Amino acid sequence: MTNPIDFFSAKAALAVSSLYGTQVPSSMIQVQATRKDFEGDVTLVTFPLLRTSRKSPEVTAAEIGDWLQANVPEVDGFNVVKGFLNVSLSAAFWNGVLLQIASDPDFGHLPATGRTVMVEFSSPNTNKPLHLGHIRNNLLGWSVSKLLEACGHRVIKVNLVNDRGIHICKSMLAWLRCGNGITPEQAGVKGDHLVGDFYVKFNDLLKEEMKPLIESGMSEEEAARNCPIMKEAQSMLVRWEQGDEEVVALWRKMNGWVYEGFDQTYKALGISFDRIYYESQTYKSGKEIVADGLAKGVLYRREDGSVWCDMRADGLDEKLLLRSDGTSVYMTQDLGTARQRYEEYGFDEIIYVVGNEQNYHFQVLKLILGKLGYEWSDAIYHLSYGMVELPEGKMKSREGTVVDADDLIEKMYNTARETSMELGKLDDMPQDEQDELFRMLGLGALKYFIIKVDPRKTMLFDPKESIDFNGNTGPFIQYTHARIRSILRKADEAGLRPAAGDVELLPKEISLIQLLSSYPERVREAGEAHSPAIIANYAYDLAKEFNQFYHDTPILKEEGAVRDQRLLLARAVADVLVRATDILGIRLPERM
RNA sequence: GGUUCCGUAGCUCAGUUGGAUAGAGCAACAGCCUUCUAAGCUGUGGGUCUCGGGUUCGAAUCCCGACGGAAUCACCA
Repeated sequence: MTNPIDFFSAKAALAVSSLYGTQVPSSMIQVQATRKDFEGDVTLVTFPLLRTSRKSPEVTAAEIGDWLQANVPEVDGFNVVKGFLNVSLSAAFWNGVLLQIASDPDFGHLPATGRTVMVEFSSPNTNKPLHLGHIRNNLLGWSVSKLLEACGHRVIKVNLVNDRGIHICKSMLAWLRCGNGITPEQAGVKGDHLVGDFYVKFNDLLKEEMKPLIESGMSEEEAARNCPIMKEAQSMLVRWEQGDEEVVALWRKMNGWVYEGFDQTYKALGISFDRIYYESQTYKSGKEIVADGLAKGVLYRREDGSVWCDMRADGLDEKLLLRSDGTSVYMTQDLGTARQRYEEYGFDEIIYVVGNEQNYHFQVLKLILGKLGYEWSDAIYHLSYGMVELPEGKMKSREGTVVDADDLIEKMYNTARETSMELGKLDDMPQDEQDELFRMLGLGALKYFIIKVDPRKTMLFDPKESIDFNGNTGPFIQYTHARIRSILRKADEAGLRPAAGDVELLPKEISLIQLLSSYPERVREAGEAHSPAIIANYAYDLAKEFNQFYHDTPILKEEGAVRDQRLLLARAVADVLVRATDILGIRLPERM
């Protein structure tokens, strides 16, 4: 694969060694795409070479330029601005690059590495429906998985469902008290929403019971702890852990409702998993690891029987790993599941897609595993993403500001439909195809909006302003693709075929080819940075560049080899857009 | 208080290994549809890259220090 940057770097290195008689380290050959406001395609920065050339930046640049022009047939010309050598490459060269891109069925898919990467994401609680925060998590987890596949790794997507604990008991209890046996079908709502409603109901009941206690002088905390309903929830958890048939049956039933609801949401988002773990099956694990750590002297036991890890030497605090009653905590379980997963899959990397509120947790997890002698603790990577905030701050369920995932998806669908109806381009499209399209567009807008932002940063979502469909958006990219497909359809009907030719190229065509050629490198970068945002921004840049080209350059009205070449270019752009957006989980329509 | 992360246009965001005059979108204003889809294209205005030092040919980018914001430091998960 001829990458223009690599190609030029190699030639520049040749020029330097032949002009100045010494090999220079590759880090000194600094090559980049030429900035828009200058003439040329690729640029060599000469400053690092001055020590070797022992001449001024301008003279060095001119000498190298002369040498390249004389010795490299692909070099058409050059100019020197300050210490920057701007070189134009020949049309023949760019035609060749385009041909390579267009005829590579795996373009942008990096060679297999043989590495196995596990990605854990989603990991919901079963007492509430999914909200906007989960959407960011799910989209990130999915797109990072796709990204790493494109980087040549074997990827295993896993979900760890938090299906046990006091929270689910609260929903169960409220359902028993005021549910009258209602099911999701009877209520006409998704199962996860129904269970979530009873979780809210529990808190209402709790508040009522707390009122008299607080009035009698108890602190809020005390009151909450001493409410009959809270005690009942706690005893329910104990009965669950003892395997009480009645409680377990109810737990099964209500979690089943939740899973049906989650499955719908996952399906709507277009995501899936290779393996689902349940905390109910893993929460006791990790105890052997703790015992092992005690034996090795890495952990220690206090008088009350609780087990701790002292990390003060590492700048952290002490961490509890077993309660005084011998039960495990979150961390214990995560130690256990990590080891179980390593034994099952032997991953080279494990990526936890979890919010940045848990930075400390993963720092500790990695450190403890390292102390315990598991050399694969280095394989742990916490993909720590920022919260989604509203204009007034964090989403709060108590204030009812939580943006529900299903509602949002539905809203995006509606906006897509309204926009399409106003434009009225789809009158001849069958109803079911329209429906499919609106879903594609609404989701495209939502996904792009979320993924284009650097994962680490907290991002803002304003529910009052719906997500845009114009400008730097998913639908913009989808629209660009639809237009290209439309041209290609028309060409096909006319019996025309995209084909490479030996033709002159417009500056815009060269910059498009150059942008296309940089795609594999962007995939590699994005993979290393664990950042699908890089791919999202690339897709936008490419679409933007094509739209500018397309606006004032005729394709079908052109003739002969130039037309066929432009068709090839257009098709290559469409193909790369499909590849890039596939990583983001965004689908592109044939028309819109 | 300790640790981690963030601070770029009115708003939302790009700008990763230091490179030329810091870019998009939205919002505002002015244009472009008898011509391959106007969900598009073009133009105008908008910046002390939070502030102050340092490193060097060169800093939004690296280092130090302030200031501002977020998260976290539980026998919760």
